Amino acid sequence: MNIGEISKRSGVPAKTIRYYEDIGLIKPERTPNGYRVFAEADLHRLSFLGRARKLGFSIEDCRNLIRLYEDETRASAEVRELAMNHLSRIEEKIAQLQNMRSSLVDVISDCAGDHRPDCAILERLAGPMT
Amino acid sequence: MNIGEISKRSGVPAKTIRYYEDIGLIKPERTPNGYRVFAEADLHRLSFLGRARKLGFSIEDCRNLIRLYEDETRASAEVRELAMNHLSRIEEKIAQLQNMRSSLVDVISDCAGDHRPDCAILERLAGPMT
DNA sequence: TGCGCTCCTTCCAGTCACTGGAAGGGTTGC
DNA sequence: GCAACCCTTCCAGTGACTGGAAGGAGCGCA
Repeated sequence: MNIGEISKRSGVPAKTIRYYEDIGLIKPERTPNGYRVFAEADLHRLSFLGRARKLGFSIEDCRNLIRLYEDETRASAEVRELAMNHLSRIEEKIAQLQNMRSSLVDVISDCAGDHRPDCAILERLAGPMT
Repeated sequence: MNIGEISKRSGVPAKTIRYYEDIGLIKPERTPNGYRVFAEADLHRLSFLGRARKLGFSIEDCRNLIRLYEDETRASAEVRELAMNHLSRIEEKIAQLQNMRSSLVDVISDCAGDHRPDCAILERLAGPMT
């Protein structure tokens, strides 16, 4: 199967697949004319990658996840720890964004939002923050 | 005041200030020896930028906010709209992250996390997602 | 006057995970 | 024989910095 087909079947864009080859995440064969040839195992791998990326795992995490997936002697604790670390990073981000959100809501609620130039948002940005 | 001092007083790193000059957000004077010289107005501007960035506004947003701030004839509605757009982008991000979070929590809860190799996390990544 | 210390300058490269586009060659079907 | 579509590589850009190298400027002290 060549790149167009595996892209369709895995849902991973061809550009991204080439990039993944570049950084060593997949290693397709080549035909004599230089086209990449993918096996079923590559499809499986790409789908795995796609799902991990959708869960927000970094490329480095994905590399480790694949390594663990292919290591028959792995301890599930190691996978779990990786996932837990990722989870806490996500929770941190959520908390940051929620802080931003509440400051924003706060600031916006003070602004009339009409044709006049007085604007509490700009004043809050200009002056000291609460 | 030179870059070290304004950096300390505004809380914006010197590197970042140089970058802001590069992209035209501030335009300090220069002494004959090439050192940047900042006025009180620059300090004000940098503090404004720092606060806007802390609220997650993009550089492009910041550019617009400053333009509006300095435009005496602005309508506060325009500022409000900019802020509201930013707010909805943030809320979208929060929602995305919360989706990730719940999928992750879900996946993690199925994994024993012990010395054995069976791992529900890897299985979920390998197989079809729920 | 020389020395060390800190501050300043510019420029280049790297981050992260792609994505867009150009230029060119291969394959397929009519 | 040619159009339509697939594939290739390579380069550049994204956002907002950040790190580091190489070198000049200023200042206090012996």
